[in-house]
This record gives sequence, C-alpha cells and structure tokens, in this order.
Amino acid sequence: MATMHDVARLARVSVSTVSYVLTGARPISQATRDKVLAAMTELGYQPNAMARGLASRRSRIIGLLMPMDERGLGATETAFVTGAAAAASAAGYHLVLSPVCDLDDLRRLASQRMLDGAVLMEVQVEDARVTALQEAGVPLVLIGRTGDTTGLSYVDIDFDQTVREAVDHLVGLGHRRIVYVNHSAAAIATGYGPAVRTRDAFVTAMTGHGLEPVMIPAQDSAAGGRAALAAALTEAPDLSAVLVMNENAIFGILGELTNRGLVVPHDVSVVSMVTSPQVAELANPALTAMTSPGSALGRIAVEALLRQVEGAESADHQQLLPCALEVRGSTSPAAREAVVIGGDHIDQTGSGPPGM
Amino acid sequence: MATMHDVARLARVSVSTVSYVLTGARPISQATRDKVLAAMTELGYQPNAMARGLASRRSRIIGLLMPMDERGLGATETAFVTGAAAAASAAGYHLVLSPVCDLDDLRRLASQRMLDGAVLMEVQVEDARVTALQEAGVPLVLIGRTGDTTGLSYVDIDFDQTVREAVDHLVGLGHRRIVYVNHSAAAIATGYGPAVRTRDAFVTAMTGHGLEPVMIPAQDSAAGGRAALAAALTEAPDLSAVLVMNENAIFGILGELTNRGLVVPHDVSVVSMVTSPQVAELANPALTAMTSPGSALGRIAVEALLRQVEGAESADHQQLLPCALEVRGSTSPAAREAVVIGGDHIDQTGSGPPGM
DNA sequence: ACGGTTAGTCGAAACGCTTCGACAGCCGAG
DNA sequence: CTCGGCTGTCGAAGCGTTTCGACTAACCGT
Repeated sequence: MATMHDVARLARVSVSTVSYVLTGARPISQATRDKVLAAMTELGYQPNAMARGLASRRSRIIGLLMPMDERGLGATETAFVTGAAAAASAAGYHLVLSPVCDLDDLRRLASQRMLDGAVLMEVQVEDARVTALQEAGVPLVLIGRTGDTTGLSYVDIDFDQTVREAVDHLVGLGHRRIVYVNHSAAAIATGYGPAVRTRDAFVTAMTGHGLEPVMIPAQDSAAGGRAALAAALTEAPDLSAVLVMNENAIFGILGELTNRGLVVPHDVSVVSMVTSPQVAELANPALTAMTSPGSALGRIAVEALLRQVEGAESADHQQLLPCALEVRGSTSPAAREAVVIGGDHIDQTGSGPPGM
Repeated sequence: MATMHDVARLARVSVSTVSYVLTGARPISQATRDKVLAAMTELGYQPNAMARGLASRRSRIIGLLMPMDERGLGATETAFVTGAAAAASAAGYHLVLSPVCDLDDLRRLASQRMLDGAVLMEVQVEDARVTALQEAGVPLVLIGRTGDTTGLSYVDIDFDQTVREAVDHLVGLGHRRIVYVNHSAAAIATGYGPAVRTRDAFVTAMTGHGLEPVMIPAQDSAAGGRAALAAALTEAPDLSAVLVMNENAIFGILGELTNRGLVVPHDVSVVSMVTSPQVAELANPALTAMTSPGSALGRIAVEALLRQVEGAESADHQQLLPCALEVRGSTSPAAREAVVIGGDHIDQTGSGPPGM
C-alpha cells in the first residue's frame, strides 16, 4: 500500500506538498500538481483514513443513527437514508448507519472521536441520545423534533400542512364524516411527535371546515388496525372516509373494511399519511397517500450537518417539509351526498355538534 | 479530552503500560492495573479510535454492505442487521452499515483501510463487489452465494430444505395441485440465487411426491402478484395452494384471490417463503410462512468474519440455515378432497397429468 | 531601489496510540 | 551457582497524515 512518502519521492517533492495537493490547504503550481497527481495514479495511491483522521482530528465520517426495531425500515426511511448517503458522498464524507440503540455504545462511539457529526432518526420527544451526543460535543441534526428544540438543528415533516391537505382533499370530494386513525394511545400519551402533531392538526383542519374531528388510536399492527376500524364504525357509523397515520395498521384497516363488506373507495375512502408510493401500491386498490419527502429530508439534514461540522454555520437549522398528495384508487367522491338527498340510513347518533 | 499520556502521568506509569492494560498484549500486575484503571475513570479517558487504528493498522470496524433499493428493508433484513450488530458489539467491534452501491465508493472505502472486514448482503451470482473487495484485501463473508464459492466464506438460507418443508406441509394437508410463485423471469434468468435454488428445490420436492411442479414468475410488486395469480389460475385452474417466494408480490396475490371471490384458506391455501412474522401478520388471515433465521444469519456471519480478521481461521466458513415453518391462518386442509367427492364446480380444463 | 505581499515549496513537529527491544528481578532446572 | 526463561515495566520508534513556521523568488506600488 503506497503512502504519501512514496508519492512524494516519485514526484520529487516533499510530503507536505503532496498533502497540499490533496487538501488544497495551500496553493500549488499547476506543474507540481500534475507531477504529484501522476505519481498518485501510477502508484494507485489511496490516503490512509486513520492517519488522516488522527492528524486532522476529523474522521470525515458522519453517523446516521437509526434505532432498528423488528419492524424493519419502510421505503420512507430507506429513501431518507439514500438521500443522506448521496449528500454525504457528494461532500466527500462517508455516511455510516449505526443501528446502536444502546446508549453506552453510542457514547463510546461519540467520545472516541470516530464521528464528525450525527443525524438522528426517530427522535423521541425526550431523547437521551440527544443529550448524550451533545455532552460528547458531537454536532447534531435531528429528523423529527424533541420537545424543546432550542439550540438544536432539525428537519421534520410539516405535519400541519400535510394533514390540512389530506383533509382538504377528502372534504373537496364531499366527505363530511372523516375519522382519523392515529398511532396508539400510548404513543400519543408519551408525546410521540408525529402522533401528537397530526392529532392537533387534524382537529384544527376539521373544525376549520366546520366538521367534528373523530379520532381513534391504533396499535402499530394489522390487528390494531382492525380493532381501530371497528371502534371507528362504532363511534361514527356514518363515516365515509378514513385518514390513517399508521403504516402498520393500514392493512388491518383495509382487511376489516373488506370483512364488513365495505368497498374502498365506493363505501369508504382511505387516505394514508406519510406513506411511500411502494407501500401505497401494495394495497388493492392502491392507496391515495401523502408521500413523505424522504430523500429530500435526508439530503437537507446532511447538508445542514456538514455546514455545522465545517464551522460555516453556527445558527440552528430548523426546517419543515410537507408531504405531497398523491391520488390513487382509494379515494372517490362521497357516495354519502347522494344518500343524504335520497335516503335516511345514516345513523346520526353519538356525534357532537359540528364546529366545536 | 484526556489522552494516554495523561492517564500514565496520573498513574505514575509509562504510556506503554497503560496501553498494555488496555489491550492485554502483555501481562501487567494487578496493582499497576488497578492504578491505571483508577486514573482512567478519574479522567474519563476514552481511547482515540483514529490513533489506535493508525498504530495498530486495525480499525475495529466491520462493514455491512447492503444495497438499498427503494423498496426498503424488510423485517427479515432488519433482524439480520441487528443480529450482526449484536455479535460485533459483543466482540468489541463496531458494525457500520454502508448503503454504498457505487463500486468506486466501495473500493475507496476498502482501500483507505477503514474496514477490517466486510459482510456482503444481497449477493448476486456474479457480484462485482466481491472481486473489488478481494482485490483490496478485505476479509469477506457473504450472505447468499456467488456462482463460484471456492475460496469464499458464506452463510445462506438452506433453500432446499425450506422448500421441501413448505411443500411437505401443503401435501400433508392434502393439497395436490400447488403452484409456485417465484421472482421475476428476469431475476431467474440472471441467476438470482434464491430464485434459482428454490425453483430447483420445488421441482425436486414436487416430483418426489409424484406431483407436477407448476411455476409462475412474478414481478416484485403487487401488480406482479396479481398478474401471477391470474396466470396461475389459467395454467392450473384446479390449484388449491400457492407457495410464494416473493414478499413484494404476496399482497397482490392475496388481493387478486379476493377479487376473484376465492377465500383464503378455504378455497386456496397460501404459504409465503422466507418471510418475517411481522409481514406475515399484515395479511388477513395471517400468513403461514417459512420464517427466515435472520438474526442467526447475521450473528454467524459476523462471528465467522471476525475469526478470519483475527487470523484465527484460514479455512472458509460455508454454512446453510433452514427457515422455520410457522403455521398461521392461511393454510388449511384441502377442500378439494371433499369437493372432488361431492361436487363438480372445479374447472379441470388445462391441467396436465399429475406426476409428470 | 525598497519594504511589503503573495505564490510556492520544504522540513519538522505534532496527532495518540501500539509494539518492539531492553532490562531488572526472580524462579526453578541443571 | 548459573543459565535460561518467565513476569512486569520502560523508553523509543514508528503508524501516515496535517499543519505550522520558515524560506525563496517574484511582483507590487512608490
């Protein structure tokens, strides 16, 4: 394995000159640069990452910390990762994904000066990783938000706007009775950001239309989805549309609809939030969904982090990106309107006054 | 940030002694060791990974190279990753996941001496990454197999046994007309290992039971699944069971069965191969599946790699693990038997003679 | 003609660790 | 006893970079 010394000797220059050619830290004449470059290719020289890291105190590695539960990574998270990796690679950094969940592991990784910076996925409202990394002095960008974001950089989905667009889409199709299926009650109680924010946004959006916001929590599983749909039909038997913020429950919901003889979208329209096209296409009919800006989130997070790492930016980077509405086969105009005119089989019991 | 010098000074020993305490490369008296350890905790000392790597020519990092397509990681791959990470962590190594797909990127990573070894996921029959890493002199363990495995270490699923068990399960339930839905024809043609191996195993298993092996390729998508099921019903209208080796097509298959009024498992039994419990539970009814030994695969691969890295093992490690049959709601005894006795609504046209 | 920049290069000192050779003391075998 | 071989410790030489200070030569405005 060739070293800088070998290159320098072959090019008949000093080692530091070779280094300057590589890093551009000082000007080098074109003639010298060419000689050095030629020597490098002749020797197949590759700088030693460890030596470089030791001398420069920068590893040129940024970590993408993603807790991996059994569920696996959805297409959304994957897009995020590839976006981040591309951005890092473009800037000459390596992006390593670390599945560390163990806090000690993380602390070790950080204090061994192995990471120039870190992007945190799946941030909780109270996230011990954040303080651990801050204490270790590792620059940080979050995907999602902690409760208190002062002094932190983050990129997150604009849940407000996303929910509003989804509701507008359904209302525009004539739906009035829309049920929101969220994550589990436990997740909401512990303050899981997306669950809480979308809940609030749903209430705002619905009341803005003069409609009652009916909301049902659901476990993150097919069974949870089935139970949630049953609960939804109990609470709002006249529902004509379901807005789902739970990628794991959605198939259960669809299955239960089918079981009950309800046809999507004829009887019930379904919109899935923060869903990837791939998952949306798995359903039959394919789901109308709010597609998350996965790869853009990843790219932006890494770019912000690198600015911070390279000292170019001291201010916090805080940014929200909306999801895009993609209409597929699971939504259609509300059959309800016609029914309201001609029929009476709508059970209005149990619904509060609209506009509350 | 404290260095070894600080620790040595505080403990009144030499730097090398501190190093020996840390690495155990030479014996150190208990008294000295205690002094050093005390100094370390007092200073909150953490070794600098870069310096250590430079001096020892070992990064204590192993890479898990996983191409990330848009589809994301299933629960199977995730289990694999966590298994591998746990094994690495237990051995004092860091496992970094690299989404690099670009060969130059990979070569750079390898020749910068940043990786002590690598585990390759999603190995193709002809995989350029293998030769690239071999040329860079990076120890290697594959998940899956290349066409020619001489001189290579790998861990893979025992497709033969897995298919045999699945077929036995169905045959044991009285099914005679079983269709195998594989990956796409293109994947098979390019020699994608799992597709080819399961195909061959299916033929063997079926003919061993005196049954005709009917096989249908499917694109890796819901639409592909629907098309495949349609094709299957054309080719074998009397089918009573479907064996699916395509996690992405399975929902399309189930959807198309429903569309055609066929009820699972009453009319058609479905077994999904190499599927995680999580995905199996998404379906309604939950899928009987051959569950892949994900985390064991990961652990074994890393352990084999580390033995190779640490020079303890020169011989290749080649090992196959079977998937476990988990019976859920998508399989039941063949209704066919009863029907054949009492009814006649089976369209027998187009089916070849059994046992060919 | 003169100090003051600037471009281009060099040598050497870090960076924080591992590891080798050396050596002192001590034990048991010959 | 004496020699070879352990045990425990030290000092110093790397590992392959970056980076700092210094130096030369050319170039600027005056």
